[in-house]
Amino acid sequence: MQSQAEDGPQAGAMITLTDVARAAGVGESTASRVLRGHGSFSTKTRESVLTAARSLGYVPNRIAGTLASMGSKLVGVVIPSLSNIVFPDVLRGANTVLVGAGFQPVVAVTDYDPEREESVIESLLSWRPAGMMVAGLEHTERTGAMLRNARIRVAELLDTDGEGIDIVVGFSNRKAGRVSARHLISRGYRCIGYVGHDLSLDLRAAKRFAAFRAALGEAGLSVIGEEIIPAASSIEAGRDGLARLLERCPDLDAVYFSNDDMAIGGYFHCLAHGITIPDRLAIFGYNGLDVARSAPQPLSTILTPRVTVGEIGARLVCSDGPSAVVDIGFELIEGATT
Amino acid sequence: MQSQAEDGPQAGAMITLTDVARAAGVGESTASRVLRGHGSFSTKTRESVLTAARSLGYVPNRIAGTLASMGSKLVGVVIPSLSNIVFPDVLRGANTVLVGAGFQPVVAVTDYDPEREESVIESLLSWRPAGMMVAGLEHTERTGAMLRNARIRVAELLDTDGEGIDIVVGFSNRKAGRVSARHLISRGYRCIGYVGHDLSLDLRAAKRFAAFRAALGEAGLSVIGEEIIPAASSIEAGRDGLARLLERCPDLDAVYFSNDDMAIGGYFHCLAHGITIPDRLAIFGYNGLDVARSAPQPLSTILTPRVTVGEIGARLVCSDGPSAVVDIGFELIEGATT
DNA sequence: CACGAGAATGGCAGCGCTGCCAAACGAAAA
DNA sequence: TTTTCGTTTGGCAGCGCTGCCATTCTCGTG
Repeated sequence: MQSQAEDGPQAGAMITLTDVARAAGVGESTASRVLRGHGSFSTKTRESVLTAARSLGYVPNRIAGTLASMGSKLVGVVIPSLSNIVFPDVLRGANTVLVGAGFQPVVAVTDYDPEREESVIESLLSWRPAGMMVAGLEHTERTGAMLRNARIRVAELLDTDGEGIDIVVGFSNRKAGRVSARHLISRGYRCIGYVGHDLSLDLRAAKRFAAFRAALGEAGLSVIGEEIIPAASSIEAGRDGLARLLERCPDLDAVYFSNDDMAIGGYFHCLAHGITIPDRLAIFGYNGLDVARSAPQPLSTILTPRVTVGEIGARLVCSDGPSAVVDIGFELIEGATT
Repeated sequence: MQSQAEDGPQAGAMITLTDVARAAGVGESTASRVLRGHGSFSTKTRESVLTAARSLGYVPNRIAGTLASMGSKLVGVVIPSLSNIVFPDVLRGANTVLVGAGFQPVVAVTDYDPEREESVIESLLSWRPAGMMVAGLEHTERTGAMLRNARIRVAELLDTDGEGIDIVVGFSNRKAGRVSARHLISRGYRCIGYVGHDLSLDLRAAKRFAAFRAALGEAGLSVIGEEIIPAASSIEAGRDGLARLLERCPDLDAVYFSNDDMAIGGYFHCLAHGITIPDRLAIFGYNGLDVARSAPQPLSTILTPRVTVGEIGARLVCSDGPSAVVDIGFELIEGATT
């Protein structure tokens, strides 16, 4: 059709807007308007630009576009880990909303390390994102300063126990710990233990445990034995942890786990060793993972609305409303293990 | 210290390289060189630039940098889903290597939809990434064309059964299916069933099942019953699927599942209904998830090196070597369920 | 048929940074 | 002291696109 003096598709340098405009016989700004559906142009112009773009295999350069318009469509998403399904869940919720609003998530992983979070956020910020979503409220001083000075929307997720920068979406981990303790108490358990993973890094798990312990205290009880695995949470860690704890404290009648991965590990230990649940031992977790809900005996746990947190966080990051704290709560699931 | 006529940190417009250069009393190119550690400059210059940058709270603008240098440090990562831990695992491997090499992953999710993959890749390409990592070898024609014409490294992951564009890193799903079948046969099972999820979208699972079936055929056997859940794989789906299949085919002595999620569901069904494993029924999965390995009876399954696939894929995408197909194989795990 | 309002369009100056090149600077060699 | 050569440095032209503004084109109106 258009026999321009092109040297074939995909030869030479990358096709630019200028190429498309020339091929369509219009100015660049016109081509730009058509391609973005912005401003006004005639149907005829529209067709010729679109045709030219298609036949040249034009791929717009958003780097240039972003620089020129001074507003990127990127949103940074900072999560501690990809190993625990919890964070991909949040990411999934965020992704759905962000993509729907024309944004592109850029993820970064901190491995639960505040220093790493700092450097990762610094590097993300250099892409001049339109917004930033971060897990948790605790950051280094410099991270907080960078986030505050970036003049973009910042959403902090999964925790409401503390001061936020702009938008906070989540639930109270302290309340979760307290509710868990009260549940065990109300079920009549008195010899309660704890199996957890490395809490120095997972601050939210630490908050839960602290509140759990406090709530036991209010009832005149205490954690009679605890086993902390100095590593990330995992099913295996939960299994080993419970095994070790039971050796030390054979009288336990209930165990609170730092999360469902750990709890499922504990559950597996019991299955493997013929420990009757919940009669001989009760198990309580946190997160409400699929595996916990589908187990032969559904795990008693706290269901955290992770996907929703991602969704709401993303929605607010894309909005231009005022700063806000959104506590969307959690749900206690009375399974068959307590 | 430097009492420039700045109007305070973070006032007015964003701090640019020009601001830093002026504050440090050097030219922009010098400031640029110092900040990137590129080229040569005196120690004295270095100090003053760094000090100025720090005290002004300068955040480099990579958008501009990328445009100017015509080479981005972004790598697109396209995965079908975030719900199945398999893909976050791949992403994790890729992330580690990419970040280590100074790249920033930009993830996009296709929901197993080729059309969506096409649009998602188109949009990713407009960020002019340095490379692209995609799950699977099957794409729409246009997707293939875009990828081929982008003149960037492209890695296709998790499958080696087919033609790749540039770099292919994974293992043979067909071989996995075949090996699984032979394993069951060698263990003496003869009444073999299948429980799977929606295969029209998950092409790799479809390849495994096809090969599995073919291998049974070579041994004069066949799948005597199959149950396909018209949805994504999940523990619950596996549970329900096995329940339904056993109702229809009570004589089954072994079941091949489309993956470990499904298989764990099946395992839970057996536990809940007192079906003895593996005597009454054998179970075989695919992936080698943590939950499968830590179960009271470790699941017999195929361990896929997902993290490694991400790592090697990322390494090759960052390299400038020739196109290559890297089959890193898989491992058959003889668990306690066969 | 002329006139004005609005639609359609093109030109061009940046966005903030990097890469290239020439200039300035030193220190060592002659 | 002068010449030479490597080290530092600054100037400036873009990268590809968008936003602004001036211009041209179209009609409906008087």
